[in-house]
Amino acid sequence: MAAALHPTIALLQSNSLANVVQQEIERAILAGDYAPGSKLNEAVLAEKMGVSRGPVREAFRMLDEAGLVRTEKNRGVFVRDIPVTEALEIFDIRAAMDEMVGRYLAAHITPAQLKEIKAMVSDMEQAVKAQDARQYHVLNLNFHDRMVELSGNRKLTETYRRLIKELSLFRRKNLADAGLMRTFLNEHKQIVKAIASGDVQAAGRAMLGHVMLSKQRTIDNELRQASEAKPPATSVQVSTDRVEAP
Amino acid sequence: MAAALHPTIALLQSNSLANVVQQEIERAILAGDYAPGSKLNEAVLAEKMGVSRGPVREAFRMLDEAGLVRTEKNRGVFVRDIPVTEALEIFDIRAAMDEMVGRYLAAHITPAQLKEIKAMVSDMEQAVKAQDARQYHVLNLNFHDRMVELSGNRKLTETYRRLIKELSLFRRKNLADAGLMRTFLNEHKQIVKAIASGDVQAAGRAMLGHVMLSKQRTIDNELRQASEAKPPATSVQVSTDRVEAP
DNA sequence: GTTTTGCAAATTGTCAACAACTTGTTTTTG
DNA sequence: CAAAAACAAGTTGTTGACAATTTGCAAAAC
Repeated sequence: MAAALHPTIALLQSNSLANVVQQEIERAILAGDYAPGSKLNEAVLAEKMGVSRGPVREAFRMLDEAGLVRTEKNRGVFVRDIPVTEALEIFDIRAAMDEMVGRYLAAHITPAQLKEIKAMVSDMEQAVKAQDARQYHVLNLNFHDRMVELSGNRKLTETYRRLIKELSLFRRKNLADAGLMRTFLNEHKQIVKAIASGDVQAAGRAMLGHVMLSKQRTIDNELRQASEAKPPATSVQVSTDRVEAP
Repeated sequence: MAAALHPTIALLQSNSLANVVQQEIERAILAGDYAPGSKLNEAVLAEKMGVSRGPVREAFRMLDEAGLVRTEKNRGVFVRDIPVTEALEIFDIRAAMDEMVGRYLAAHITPAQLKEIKAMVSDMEQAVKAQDARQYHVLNLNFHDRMVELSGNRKLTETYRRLIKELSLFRRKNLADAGLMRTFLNEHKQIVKAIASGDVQAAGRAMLGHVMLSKQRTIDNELRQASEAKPPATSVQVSTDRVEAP
């Protein structure tokens, strides 16, 4: 059988209703249309998308397995609310993955690819100068995603993205301030430099350290917010242990 | 509302048909009852388990998202057949994760935990002496799983197990021979020794190297089998590149 | 006034029927 | 006889209906 030529045909061949519904709900969740903890009503979603409840239920099972929603039997499905502890765990996994990516790229990156990620860092520099934290955040996600992608390890990319999606459900209450953005930017430059120089160990360390700083910043935020909310109350327990030792 | 006390009640509260079906199919797949590539028929499975097709379809969506089956629209779902390339990718991810686990355990393992994993190595030694490759294989899986679990990182454990399940679908055509088992056993001892000594770097390196050897063995197997099958034919392309550099 | 009990509405879980699609076989056509 | 078309059987995709469960509210009991 020939490969589908017309785009509409290819679309209909691969997309079942359950798939489309899954993608749409996922998009909505990641866009923040449904806040973490909020309930997703089968019938309402089915009506909104003009399908029956069957495909919606199938989509729910996929989203559950992907870690974006949680299902309580006979009660419904809810957008998952990632606790700090889990977010920190994800940072540790990312650290290990990114260290691996850094090592690989230092040994295998092509000139064209190097040029590409240098351009990305340059874009981030513009965002920092413009004090555009929102834009910086998007570029930063792209930068790290692209580096993982450049490792050529499809399974790693898939796993990494899955974790990033979950992490995005962790309510980060405030974006980076100017000073922090500058720090991160410097680290990015250092990462690219290490990769460009072909220093495998340095590139790995730079990536690892960078992620661990993000983790530390998350911990700091959490502690600060906890103390602001209820000064002498039972403080949030956050282990500052580093799984990674440099 | 109080927590469910009676086990049967707890069971009914948490297990929907879709969940039970999913677990049963997964068990069957991992047990090898359905070979990679084979087709899973909705109606047949539904009848076999005494449920309608709805829950079976929901289970399929979960298994698909978990990477154990693949769905072709209007054609059905098939047990996934993991290509060598993907298996090797998984080894690289495991290497990064296990390096992290090794580092962590070297710094944080408790005496009781250390005793536990030493006992596991000892059990493996028995299996090697008894030339019981099957038993060794099971113990080996347990050993690595437990180490990841001991890292205390739940998300990591979850991610690790997901990958191991997929990897088990990669048809490994022959178990380790006596010589190889002995090599692995020595590495296990080295890993435990490094962890016990508290040498973070050594423990990380030992874990990393161990996984990379497993990967290399997979590559060797593949090349050998390819050459045995069709000596001068188009040989299987297997990159021997190491994503990790020691 | 507070707690318990019973009811009703809403929601999820499951099922069976129908529609659409795939695939292999038979029939037709050249 | 070969290629194309039509058909038939089997399977998946989707739907609407029914059953079971949850939950909020009102009535009853104390």
